[in-house]
Amino acid sequence: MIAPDSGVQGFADYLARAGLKSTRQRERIVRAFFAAGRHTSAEELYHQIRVQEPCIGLVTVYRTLKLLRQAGLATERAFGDGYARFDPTPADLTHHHLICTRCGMVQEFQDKDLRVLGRKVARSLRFTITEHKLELYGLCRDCGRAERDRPQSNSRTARFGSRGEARP
Amino acid sequence: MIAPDSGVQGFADYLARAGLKSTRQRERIVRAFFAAGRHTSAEELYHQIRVQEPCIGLVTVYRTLKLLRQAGLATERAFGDGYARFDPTPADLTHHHLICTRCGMVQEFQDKDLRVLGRKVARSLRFTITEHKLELYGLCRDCGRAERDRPQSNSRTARFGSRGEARP
DNA sequence: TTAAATGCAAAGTATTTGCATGCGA
DNA sequence: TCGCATGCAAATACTTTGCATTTAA
Repeated sequence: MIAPDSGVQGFADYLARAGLKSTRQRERIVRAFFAAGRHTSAEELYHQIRVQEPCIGLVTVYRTLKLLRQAGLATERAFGDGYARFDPTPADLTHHHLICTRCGMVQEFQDKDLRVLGRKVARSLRFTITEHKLELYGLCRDCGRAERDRPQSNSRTARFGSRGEARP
Repeated sequence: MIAPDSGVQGFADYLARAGLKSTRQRERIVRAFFAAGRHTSAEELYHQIRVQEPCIGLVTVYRTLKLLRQAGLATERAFGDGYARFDPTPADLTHHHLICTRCGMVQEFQDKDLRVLGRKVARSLRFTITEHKLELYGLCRDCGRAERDRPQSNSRTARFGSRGEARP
């Protein structure tokens, strides 16, 4: 995981290197992004910042997130609920997710062996990896139990149905 | 990989079980879906079918893909180009991707060790897996070589920029 | 017969762009 | 000063929904 301050600093460096300007809005957005940490959508970020900074546009949030991607500091993810989510790019590039298709819970995990294997596969296929995304979909512990008690319902239909239903 | 016919049959079974109707359109769409095989978008499917069946609506393609998802026969994916892609759900649920962020190429791979590890992780976290998605982003062999010859360009910006640019 | 399916048009929704204005270097 | 950044509104583009009509069971 990236330390918030090093992320903010890294973005400042990127702007300077690219000849772009450092603005109050960008600083707020980037700070909020690294503080929020995980699976943040543009809209969520926007509302968080609005509390302290009412005069900010959703557009600017989108544009800043795009810059963060270009700087290599943010990774875009799609969990299937219609929103793009952004994570600070972790230093070791291993940042995986278990996503419950019933309640929408997203749990992170890391696994060293998995990372090693991913590298092995990439090497054998002559692929230079810049990002990993391992997403395991299924039922979390609680939902798995609930489902076993009520086996006639169809767990697969919970997700992907209408947009945004599974937001935390 | 699912055999096309068994997929078509499986969908027919699903419709019967759910008390839904089997129509000419649904049969065409499902057949085309299992024949196309991989990473198919609704639009692609729609245009393929239109050649033989001009009187079909894109809406019906979307609705049928939704049914396929509910039947557990299709898996939705998002590679970051703005389109939802659909794959026949493979029997062993291991169906991974290497995605080149420069030319947009998508290469599949399977790895037995990876599958075993994924299961191990899920078990230790009490998670019941229904789908895997491992996506490795980076540079394919050719683009990696090209990038090494021209190191000043930024490979990260190639993808995710505007929508649809990386369609095959 | 009857409930479900279709297709068109229209709406919805996340994201991007055009443009006049604002502001950092 | 000068050019990048901002924010609003409008435009995009993928996907879904309303509704009248058609069709499978």
